[in-house]
Amino acid sequence: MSNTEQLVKGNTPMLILSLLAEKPMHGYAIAKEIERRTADLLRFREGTLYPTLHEMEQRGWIQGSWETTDGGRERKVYSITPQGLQELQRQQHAWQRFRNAVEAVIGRKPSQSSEGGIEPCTT
Amino acid sequence: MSNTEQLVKGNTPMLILSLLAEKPMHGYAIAKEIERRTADLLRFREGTLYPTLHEMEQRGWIQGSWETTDGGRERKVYSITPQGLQELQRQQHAWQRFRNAVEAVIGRKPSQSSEGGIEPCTT
DNA sequence: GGCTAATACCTCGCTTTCCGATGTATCTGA
DNA sequence: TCAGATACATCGGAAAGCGAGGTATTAGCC
Repeated sequence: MSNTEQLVKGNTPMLILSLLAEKPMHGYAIAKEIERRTADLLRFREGTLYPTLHEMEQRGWIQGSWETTDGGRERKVYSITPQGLQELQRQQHAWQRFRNAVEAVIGRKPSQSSEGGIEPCTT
Repeated sequence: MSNTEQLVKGNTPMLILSLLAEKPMHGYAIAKEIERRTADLLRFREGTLYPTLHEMEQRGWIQGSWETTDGGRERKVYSITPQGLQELQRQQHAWQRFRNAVEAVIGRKPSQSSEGGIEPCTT
């Protein structure tokens, strides 16, 4: 299967990588930040989030280290690795290609011209 | 589960509805048209396409009728129904919300750097 | 006539993905 | 003391997608 198709369902890692590219975060904070930025539209359930984080660490995209807060609570803070940054770029390009492909089919022109976009052939 | 999450994986119907909103088509032609418009980036496999068409017909979004070509080959031509048109609108709105949500997370506008910019912590 | 490739439909069963449910443990504020 | 938030984790079932297989016709080639 091509990567692009995989993207459709597998964009959880891309979103996580995007956040970690800004600053290191722990799992719970990642979930909350996603909800905050998308006004609860996107949401990472725990059953998805933690297994995904583990897999991403296995792949070498992120690196986790246990820390203890002042309160004494333990948490695992993840940082993005150089490979993770590379992967992020790759996935973001794939996302753009996918988005453009969808919009080529549904025939919707990118009204926000902030990214000098595809010139739709207006019929 | 909210509709928006479902969209990620379930956008096959939206793409089909979009094409049928333009003109009636049969299954094989739908698959070819998707490939053409997206330069082979998106592709409907037969194992996905036909079951999806059947389900959409069941739901009343599309309506199929058997036709015979000059050559004598039979094919089932689908048209979009009024309910299908409504559903298309609903799904396209959901797609836009989803797209905006993703881009709110991955921060595709490099102009606004939230906290001192996207500075990858090189370990 | 025999062969391949394209057109055109269909279903079965496997794999992958996702997530609800559940469990553990700590801290905070009422 | 007790509810609710924080914070981690796993398991098993459900759903989506698709490869593989099947049927049948037409077109082009030698």
